[in-house]
Amino acid sequence: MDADTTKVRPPRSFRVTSFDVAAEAGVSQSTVSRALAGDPVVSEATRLRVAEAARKLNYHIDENAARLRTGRTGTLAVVVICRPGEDRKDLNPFTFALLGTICAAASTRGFETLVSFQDEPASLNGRYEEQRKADGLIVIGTTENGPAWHYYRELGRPTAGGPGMHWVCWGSPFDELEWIRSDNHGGARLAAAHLLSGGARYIACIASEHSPQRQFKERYDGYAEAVQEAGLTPWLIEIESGLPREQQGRRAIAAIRASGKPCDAIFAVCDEIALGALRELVEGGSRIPQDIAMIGFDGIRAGAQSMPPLSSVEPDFVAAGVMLVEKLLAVIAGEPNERRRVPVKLVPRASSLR
Amino acid sequence: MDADTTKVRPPRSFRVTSFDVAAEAGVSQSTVSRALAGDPVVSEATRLRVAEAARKLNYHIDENAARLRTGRTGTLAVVVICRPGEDRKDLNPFTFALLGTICAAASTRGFETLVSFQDEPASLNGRYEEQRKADGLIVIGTTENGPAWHYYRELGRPTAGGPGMHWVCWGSPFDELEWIRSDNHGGARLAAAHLLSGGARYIACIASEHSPQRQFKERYDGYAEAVQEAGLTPWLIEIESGLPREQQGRRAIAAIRASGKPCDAIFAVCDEIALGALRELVEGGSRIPQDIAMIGFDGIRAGAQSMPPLSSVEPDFVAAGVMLVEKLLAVIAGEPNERRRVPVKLVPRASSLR
DNA sequence: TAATTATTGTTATACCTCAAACTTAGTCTG
DNA sequence: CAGACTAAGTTTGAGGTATAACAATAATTA
Repeated sequence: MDADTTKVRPPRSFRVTSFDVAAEAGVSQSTVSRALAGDPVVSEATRLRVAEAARKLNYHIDENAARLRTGRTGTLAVVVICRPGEDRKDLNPFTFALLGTICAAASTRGFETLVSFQDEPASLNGRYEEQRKADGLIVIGTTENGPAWHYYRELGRPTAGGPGMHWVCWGSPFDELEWIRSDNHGGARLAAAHLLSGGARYIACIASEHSPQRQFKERYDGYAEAVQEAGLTPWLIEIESGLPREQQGRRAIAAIRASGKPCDAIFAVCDEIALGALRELVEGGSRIPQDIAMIGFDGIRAGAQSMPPLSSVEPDFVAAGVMLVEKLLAVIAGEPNERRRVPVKLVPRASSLR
Repeated sequence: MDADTTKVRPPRSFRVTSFDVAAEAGVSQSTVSRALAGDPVVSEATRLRVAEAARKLNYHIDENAARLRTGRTGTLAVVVICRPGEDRKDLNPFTFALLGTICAAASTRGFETLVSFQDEPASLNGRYEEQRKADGLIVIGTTENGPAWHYYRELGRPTAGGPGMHWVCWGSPFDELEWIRSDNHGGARLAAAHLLSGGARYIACIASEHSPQRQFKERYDGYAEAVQEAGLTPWLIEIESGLPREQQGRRAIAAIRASGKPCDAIFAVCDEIALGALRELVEGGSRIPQDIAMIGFDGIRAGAQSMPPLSSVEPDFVAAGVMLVEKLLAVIAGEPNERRRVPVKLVPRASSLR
């Protein structure tokens, strides 16, 4: 009964510790630690005895003690960069979808995910790695918040207190960072080819060559390439910056109308812009897709629910989450990881099928 | 130069610790801890000297050590309950919006947020509080995953290793839990009154009296009350369980048509159902709102982007996040907190304005 | 059989902080 | 001026784990 092995912990605390398990199993605390960690140095018999004792006492490891000891947190932080002042509920659904798959991927790899939203660069100053709250950072969200991105670029550099923070990002405005993006070029080619195969000859592209959102430029380039290969001329409708996406779509339609040029199809480089454009067109009496075929990019859920449902180029969200997590873990481990492009697929819906 | 105060830390580690700051500031480590924590027992002069030393050395507290010492984590965990097998990117946008405001509210109160998605009850077994990863739990997401909710109900009970886990939830299927919900009754009355004031006489309500989603029942009751007060008869279209929301909306329209009864307005107790119904109606040639006025509930972003834009009863998402966090902190502190109902507002859009 | 090597544990300590208990010096009161 | 109190620090000791270094036993080899 009286299993007095070595060094008995004073009975001050109410919490079940590895010492209690050790006493119960008749081994030392260190053996308990090793047994539960799966160290091959402990025999199978001992491991079983320890596991049984732990179960019986309802023992759970104290993560904080383990973290203090090892310096590893088993946690990844996801930072969602928002437009300044933007309501947290109004984020692009694409971002939320990505957040969901990142959490799932991290969980699969045994990591927790700490989530925070940020518009002011300073609000995270020295929070995560310097305080040892996370092993690394995944940055996603709008690329239009310049100051926030500059802040993170600086974080990549080594700091006084130790190595620089480890982090990766989605669709960064800076090429030198560790980023992952959709296969924008290929996806845009798919979209353009789809519209062409539907018989369209005058295809406008609502995009931007100058936005910090570099993915838009990549998509425009893919579109332009496909259109030129078909012997047609690319037609860029530049996005007006600073407006909500929906408004950007509406304004683009106004620009197309004002141009007086014929238009029988539109590729918008982002679904939310496409939805704004779609509504403007429908309200103006255009028939979709008979008069104008439309396709967007991003595969957000609302696209499938619009009237008519919006065709889109949809990135593999699950792959995106996995790739971000794997790249971050590679960066932390100092290993190479060259995967940068998330595969996309064409999702044709009523807005482009004639 | 040689600031040998007391008990010098062996120079093994590369990390800047409070001992280093103490040496730099010429005080003891314990004074550093107190100064940085704002303990009024340290003089203003000392506090400034310590702050300066910390800044100079780029010192950041090691949260893990603090956690181990205090037992507090400064972290709240948000668990999003999903339908089994549901893709993490396909969650109800309402849930994502709520997640966003919870994170923001927690951050304001100085807490980090750990986010995880869950469909299998067992997947979180003993994870958060027993391992000391979070001080408490906020459970949100679908109420249709029965097993997951049962699991959490059990967690409320005290456990062998200590007190039970602290947690609160959004829209629970069990009345005895610490829940927060929208003002469903009041909001539904607003919706019904709005349709009535538009001249509607035959108002159907797509809802459920039996779903584990109790909010639906509350909304139906509010609607029924308002309709009866106007001298009319409530008309319930029961939601078919097990289908995606969009389909549920479409099937409800089919049911209305099959009934052969006149219908000039519809209140759907959830926006995603309303959007499905709306599309079914439009595709069937109905003019909205001229033939049938429509309104939903939840205020999701896609509603504003539909054709025509969907009227809705929108809960105050920001308030919801704040209330959940505050209630959880109250539960942890053992204090009373009676606030349960999130205020809602009517957002009339084209789908109901004639 | 003696020497060597696996095998399986154990002891001791570091990780870094917070906070109770204690010290010292200065101030006030009756 | 003794006694009591305040202000401002300091000493000390957990908090629970992982792991380097050491020890003991069993198995293998020369």
